[in-house]
Amino acid sequence: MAEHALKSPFLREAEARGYIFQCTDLASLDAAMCAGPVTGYIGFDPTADSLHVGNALAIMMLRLMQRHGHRPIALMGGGTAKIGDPSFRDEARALMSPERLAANLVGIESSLRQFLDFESSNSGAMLVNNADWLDRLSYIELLQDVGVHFSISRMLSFESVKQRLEREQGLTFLEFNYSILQSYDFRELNRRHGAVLQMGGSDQWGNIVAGIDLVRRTDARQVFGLTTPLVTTSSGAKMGKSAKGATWVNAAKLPVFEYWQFWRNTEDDDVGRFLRFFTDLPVEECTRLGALQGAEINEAKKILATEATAICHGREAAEAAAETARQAFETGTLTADLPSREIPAALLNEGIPAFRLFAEAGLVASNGEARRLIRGGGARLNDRPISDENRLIGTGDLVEGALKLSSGKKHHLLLRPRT
RNA sequence: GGAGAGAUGCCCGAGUGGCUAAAGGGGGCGGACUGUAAAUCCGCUGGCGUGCGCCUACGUUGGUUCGAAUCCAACUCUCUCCA
Repeated sequence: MAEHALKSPFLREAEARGYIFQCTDLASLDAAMCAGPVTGYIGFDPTADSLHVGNALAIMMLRLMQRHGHRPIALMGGGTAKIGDPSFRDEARALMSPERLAANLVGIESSLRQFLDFESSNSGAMLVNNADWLDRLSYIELLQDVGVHFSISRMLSFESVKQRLEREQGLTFLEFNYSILQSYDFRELNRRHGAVLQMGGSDQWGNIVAGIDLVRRTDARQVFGLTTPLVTTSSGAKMGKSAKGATWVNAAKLPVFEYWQFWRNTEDDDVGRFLRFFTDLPVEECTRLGALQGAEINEAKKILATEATAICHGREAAEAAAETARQAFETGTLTADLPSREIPAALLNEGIPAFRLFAEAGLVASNGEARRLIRGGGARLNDRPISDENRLIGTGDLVEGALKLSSGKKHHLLLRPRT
């Protein structure tokens, strides 16, 4: 990206942190942001009932806007979720039921509220749902109003759909319309709330510029697009997505301790970059911490974990998670703050085979998996390896009123009997 | 509407009548080594009781056969080309 000697504090910091991948007109946007508060938005698809760390960079963008006195809008795609964005996807998403969608919207909203302040009037941050306008669109009107401005050949030329076609996976007309609706969103937010900037991941470039074109053609206004880079780990994996599941930001789906652990386990080479991306620490400090070598970088990882967790779950919860981790890993002590779960006291009174207890606790998915874990030497009870998968565990094994079960070195769970 | 190709376990991908719970790879989990990292190496990787089994599984439903992921029929869906 060419250097424009950016003047606006927001863009200067965004650039320093590496948030900017592409921008439609950086110089003009810079000028607009110097002239006064700018309203910008990012859309979030309610494909699950919580956001995950893959959405974190987008959230950080909105927060940064808020910190610099601009107005962020978080748009929930309650309407577009009924279509499904085909961008860079191999195949169409399965459509979700209305109940599921409603539940997801509730979860996404609570995710967003963890990061952004939508209440205080001075910031003016807003949370909106595009179902509010998309749901009542009339087909013919939409085609005449918006459809005429879209060129099929142009749409086909976008990399985001080209790949799909080249892979011979097909693209239905339903999905093909996603871009049109997202463009409509931009225009709507511009008209309703004066939004002049749409941000998003680099995979959204095509959808974003389509919206910019629409606003220019129908309303003769210049609006802007800005994308963030795709965050991958140094070893090339998409961040925060494992087969086991995404790293969720809602505590109901992922305990704060686990969230903290996710960041604590960042690869060495990613520490500096992730500090800049996912914390509010000054850029110079991030760079300094990321440059630490060898075992020293572990201290930087702890800072990263606590800072990133504080933004999501609050300072207090983050500090508690840090302390829990310190005790669990550095002193090997059992602490009350590990993720915990209750089991019927009757199970312990009678005594329960070890493999069954692990499955019951949810630490493994099945009895068979529990047996394999124990046979593989990865299961521990109160920090001591379990050698016999059928060993009976009862009330005599309680330590301070709880059982500490461990799967491997990193997954711990406290089980408390419930009478 | 016509012609052709295809649908396999979390994913990719072999397998074309029994030796197939199904090669290989990826991913995941566990172990070793370390620094709660990466890389590397080793083991495991459908469920239930367990070392002898039972159940479920190769798009769906039927059929042929002692026996089918493998053969036949119909159906569903996807892709390619044609109209």
